[in-house]
Formats: sequence, C-alpha cells, structure tokens
Amino acid sequence: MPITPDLRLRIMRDDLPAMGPGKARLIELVALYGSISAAARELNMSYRRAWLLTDAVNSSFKKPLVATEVGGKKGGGAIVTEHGKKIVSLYRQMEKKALRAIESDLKHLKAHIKA
Amino acid sequence: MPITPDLRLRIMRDDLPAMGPGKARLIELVALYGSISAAARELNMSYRRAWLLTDAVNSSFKKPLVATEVGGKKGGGAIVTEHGKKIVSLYRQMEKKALRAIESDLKHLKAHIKA
DNA sequence: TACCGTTATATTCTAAAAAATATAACGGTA
DNA sequence: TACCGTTATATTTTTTAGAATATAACGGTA
Repeated sequence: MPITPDLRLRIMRDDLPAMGPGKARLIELVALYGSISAAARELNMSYRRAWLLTDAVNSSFKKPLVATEVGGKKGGGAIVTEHGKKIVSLYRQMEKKALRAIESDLKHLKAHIKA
Repeated sequence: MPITPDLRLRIMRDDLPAMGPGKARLIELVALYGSISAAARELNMSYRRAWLLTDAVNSSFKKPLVATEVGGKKGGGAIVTEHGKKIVSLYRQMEKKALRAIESDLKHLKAHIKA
C-alpha cells in the first residue's frame, strides 16, 4: 500500500521546536539504552546532534525530561525521568488521536490518488 | 502566546509527497491569481519550484488539480479545476480535524512547557 | 514582424542543515 | 597512574534543498 499519511506534530515555543517526532524518538531510545550516544548510534545520528536535541528539550520544559550524568562506572549515561516518559507518551497519544481523526477522510482522498 | 502546535499533514505516494502544506498553499494562490508564476512571486518562491510542485501534484492524482495553458492574451496561465478545489478543501478539513482532535491534550501539554 | 508574459525545462550557484572531527572533563576501574 | 566510555562543547567539512540564471516555445496583440 504505497499511499500513506505522514503526520508530523511539533510543539513550538517561540517558533522553536520544543517537542516533535525526532525528539520523541530520540528520547524513547535514550530510555531504552540509558545513553544519549547509544541512542544516537541507533539513529545513525551524530552524538552532537542528539545532545543538542536533548538539551533543547530540557531547556524548553519546566522540568527535565532527560537527566544525564558524566563519568562513573559506565563512563556516564542518561535516563528519561518519569515526567519525561509521561510527556513522550502524551505526545504519542496526540499523534494517534490526530491520525484517527482523519482516517475516514484519508480513505476518501486516497481514492483520487494514482495507485 | 508563544506555545503553538505545528501540525503538518503530508499524503505520501511511494514515499514521495503527493499533497502537503506547501502544495496546498500554492494551489490556493494559483486559484486566486490564475497563474503559477504570480503564486510563486507571492510565496517568494522560484517559478521553477512552483512549477515542479504543481507538476508533482498533477502527476500524483488521477485527474489534474491544476490546468495550464501557454501563450494567449495574458501569455498563458493556470487554473485550479473544480476537482482540485475539492481536493484542497478536503485536505484543509483534515488539517482542522487533526488539530481539533488534539486541542485538549495540547492544553495539558502546554502546562509543562516554559512560558 | 516584433514584442509580451506565461509555461516548461535544464544547468549552475548558494545557503542552511547536518555530519565529521576535535577536545576537555568527569568519575569510575585495573 | 593510565585508561575507558560517557557528557559537553566548538570548529570544520559535507550534503542537499532551493534559488538563480538561462533558454525555448506558445499564442496572443500592436
């Protein structure tokens, strides 16, 4: 089925993205691996970029979504706070709701697009 | 109010965008001006890009959304077909529905973002 | 005929985004 | 002490999306 919707939701703060699909995905992988650099590797993204994204998220929200520590047994690491998990989960739910809201119209629209 | 949602809906056909926010806006301006080049000027977009976008739209849909003619009294021009107007209107409605579907969650999310 | 503004199309240039690279500091372990 | 993998940060390079530029053809008008 080659015709699909691509719905991107970004939450802008002063015209800068505070949350969006890339940041959400990154945070999910940070939660999985406990490391910004491991998440970046998984996404084939430079560590710098991944760090800048987490930094932007943390400085956009009132409370941090990602907590980092440098040095230590594993050299350091990052965890996603409980608060952060709730925020990402809410964001994902919003994506799903938005998609559900258009699915019947989408079916109609698809009928007019070449297969 | 500096915190706003930016919701972009793109309809992908074989991983290429068949309809999206840029194409919809362009088509609306073509309808208004009766010309691809006038629409491009209004959008501060190169004519080439505008033409490529309309071309991509027309070749993605079964029936053309934009009909062009070259030469003639005004040098040529472009009109948006009735079918095209319906498609763009449907797309705009989908955007609105998607936004409405998330507005209450958005309010909740906003509360966690710095003012 | 010589223009005019447009569509249609190709080629070159540019600026923004991301990657690559580099470096320092941290806090553990051997 | 000398590593190790990480966070944190700056600088340089590369990629690439879009702009600029150029050209042809079309169908009217003067």
